[in-house]
Amino acid sequence: MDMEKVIRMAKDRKIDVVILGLLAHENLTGYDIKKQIDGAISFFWKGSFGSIYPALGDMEKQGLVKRKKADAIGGREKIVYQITAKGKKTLKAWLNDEKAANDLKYETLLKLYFGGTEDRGVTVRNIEIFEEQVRENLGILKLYKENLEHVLEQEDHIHYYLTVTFGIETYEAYLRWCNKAKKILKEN
Amino acid sequence: MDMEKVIRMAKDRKIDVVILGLLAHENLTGYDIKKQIDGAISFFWKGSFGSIYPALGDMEKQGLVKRKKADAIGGREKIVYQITAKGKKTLKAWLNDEKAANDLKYETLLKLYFGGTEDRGVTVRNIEIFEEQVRENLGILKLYKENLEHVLEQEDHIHYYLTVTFGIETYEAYLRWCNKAKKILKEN
DNA sequence: TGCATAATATATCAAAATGATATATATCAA
DNA sequence: TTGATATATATCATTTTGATATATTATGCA
Repeated sequence: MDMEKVIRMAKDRKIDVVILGLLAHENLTGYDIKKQIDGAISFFWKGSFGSIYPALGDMEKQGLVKRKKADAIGGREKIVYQITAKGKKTLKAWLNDEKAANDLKYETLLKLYFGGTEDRGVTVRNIEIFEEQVRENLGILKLYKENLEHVLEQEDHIHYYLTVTFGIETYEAYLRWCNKAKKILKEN
Repeated sequence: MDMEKVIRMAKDRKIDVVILGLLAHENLTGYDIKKQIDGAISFFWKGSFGSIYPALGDMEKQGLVKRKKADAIGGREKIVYQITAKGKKTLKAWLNDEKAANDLKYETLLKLYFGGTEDRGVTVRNIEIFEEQVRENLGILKLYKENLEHVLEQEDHIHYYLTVTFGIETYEAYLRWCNKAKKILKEN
């Protein structure tokens, strides 16, 4: 025990599985990965360049991803990554692991909870701001849903479709609550 | 510009306002603050000792909080913090700031989105695990709501009550989605 | 009465994530 | 041709997490 090097535990870095999940579908650069995260995924996950690039470097060393040969002729640097067999195994293990952390941080609710010291109008305003954000996002999700319903017969799209309906269902619940909350605050 | 020291910008540390919000109501130790965060607040915010204690130290230096004189006779160390006038001003400024970041990270949805490579049963199982968590939390929130309805006439409780109804509304939406999603996955 | 276990209480650390910034090239419209 | 925007990688300070260390006090139970 004392003379042996301690085997490094598997990182509990969530960005790794996000990257692996995306690369399982197609080869991507770090920049592409960021764009994907900021797209359809952004409704239930976030990720920044500051986590993506270091993760790609580490994962390459660990053999979870590898660089595709650059096919740009003399052009500027552009590193396209590809998932390896080991990477696929890691992704599979995560999907089959029953642990799943759903971490929700609603600054809006924090302001509501602590809003007792302020004027009632401040609280109502904060709810209205939230309502605007939700309405905007709901519109986008409904467009996604419409487009998806045309291609739903094709196997792969169901998983994407279900994350969209999750968003719609919860955002509509938010809006119902906003109305009730505003009413209670104004009446009381 | 070049000879002047740049004034340090206000920290964008969210734990600060959580602490101030709690201290605005009563004096607390770092440990008390953690207990409060793990209670009613836990449905929409998280916070660990590793952020609370350093924040309390910094905030004391900034004059946002101060130590109450220890009233324990010779006993063990126990630092009770109290909000200052400057702290109240900072809290007020935050409550009146329209910016509010609602950062949601659903690992469950991530697994759903990337679950296309796995067996359909794995995806259904992941939804069922989520469902169990939601059902449990919903039970707690409904108890909170019941208790609150008896004391709602008193001014202060409305803000707390509204965060509870927010939780109930969204958790019920989650459960409705779970049923739909499982149905679609089994039919298809 | 003694003893183990749980709760109280503060503090620190490595690892992870954020948000900003730096650097550089490529594209495109006015 | 020039200014703005998009593509692309990389790094940094700050914040947060989750774990661990260290003590003391309270409680159950045998």
